[in-house]
Amino acid sequence: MEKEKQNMINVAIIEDNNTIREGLAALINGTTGYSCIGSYRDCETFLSVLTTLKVDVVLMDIGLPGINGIEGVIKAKLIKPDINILMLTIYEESNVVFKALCAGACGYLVKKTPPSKLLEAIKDAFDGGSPMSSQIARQVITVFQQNKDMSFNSTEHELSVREKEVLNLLAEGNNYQEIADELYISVDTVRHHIRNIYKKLHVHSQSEAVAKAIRKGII
Amino acid sequence: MEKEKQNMINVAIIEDNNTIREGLAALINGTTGYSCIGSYRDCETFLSVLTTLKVDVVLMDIGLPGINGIEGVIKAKLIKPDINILMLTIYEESNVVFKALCAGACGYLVKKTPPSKLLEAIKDAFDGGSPMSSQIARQVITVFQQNKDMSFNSTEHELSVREKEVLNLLAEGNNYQEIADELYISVDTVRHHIRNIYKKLHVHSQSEAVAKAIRKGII
DNA sequence: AAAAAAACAGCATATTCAGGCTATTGTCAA
DNA sequence: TTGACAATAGCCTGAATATGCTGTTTTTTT
Repeated sequence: MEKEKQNMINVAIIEDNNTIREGLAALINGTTGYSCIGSYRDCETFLSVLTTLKVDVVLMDIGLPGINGIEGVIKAKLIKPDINILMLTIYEESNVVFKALCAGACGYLVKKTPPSKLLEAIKDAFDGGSPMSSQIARQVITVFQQNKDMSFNSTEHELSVREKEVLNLLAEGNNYQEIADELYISVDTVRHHIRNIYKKLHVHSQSEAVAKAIRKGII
Repeated sequence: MEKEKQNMINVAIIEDNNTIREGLAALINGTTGYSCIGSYRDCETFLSVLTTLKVDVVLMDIGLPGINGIEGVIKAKLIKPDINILMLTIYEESNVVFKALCAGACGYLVKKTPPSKLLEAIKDAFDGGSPMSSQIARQVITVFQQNKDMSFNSTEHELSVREKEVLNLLAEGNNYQEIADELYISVDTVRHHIRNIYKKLHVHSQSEAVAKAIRKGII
């Protein structure tokens, strides 16, 4: 373990296999511009020191004893929401990939990734990228394509801030009166906003409005 | 233009700039294992011959005269749904990226991509991958993370087929009577299903039910 | 300073909904 | 063959919604 350094990418490793962990640490410390400031054999230890850790990128194994990698991501994100975590695994199993990405991981690497690519991926993550193999990217894209229904083709994202607030409260199950109370406005104003939402989205009921808004990513 | 070849990746190019188009064609034809079987300066020409084209991967410029690249993807996908299309652009503009991916493109490259990476990306696409820079991947992942709300964690997909039908019709803006007519059942039965949906999803309004169902991926 | 857009407010009314209760089929597993 | 469950159907009532119209105040843009 070393102190964090300026002008370097500070990396932490969580990996239970000693050989792999030490190999990664050696690779990172042996490369100019990279510094391994911590390596842990389980999530518990890592999470307990995370608050005081000045880390840029975390390499996290998925198959860990105790708290597994995916739970680890969730907990780490709660402590430091902007942390960049790259998942390390042996297999590119789609279900696990999605879980990890939904949990908040920013990238996904297989362990057989060659050292040069690994270092590149760490830098990518540090620079705000999401390094992953194109195979994994395709899986993500596929789900992506299925989920969004032409969101970006529609030119009508033009709900005002207030209208979105109203729509969100509606989607949460509030009625007009409850929305009015929440926003400190009258029921009639809520009615007014909903009328405008209907016009803009070309719908005629709450359900249709909520469905369209969610599918378009408006709320 | 050449004939399609066995044991080769057959590539088509749609790009209006002569220099770039010819450069790409030369690169592809000059590389073992790759063959450029068509290059077009606009989508119209490409689309008119697509049915008879034996093509593995298409490189499509986004900024084209006439039918632009994104519309081109949509039309091409209608003709050949399984076609692999890589978008080519100058800038990684997030809005355009999403439009292209939603339209059905499988990858996204910037024009300044070095030849070796470009050839690698074509092979990736051919092998079922989605080549893209890690910067673009991050943008996709971000939307992905925002959209799914723990879809993969929820175990409660327990709506019956009929209930899902009702919920879908609700999300499309139908009222009880219209749903009844659509499903050839009485309004009271629709009411009954909706009651059960509310119970199962722990909600108390159409909007809340629709919102929850969509976010959980039930409908 | 004038025009445009967004947010606010009100009222009236026909339609629709939520949730209370009951009851008949058909199917599948215990 | 009893029990559990899904799907069907019915009725009632107070509450909520959709949509028609007319306004004012604030903020932003021109």
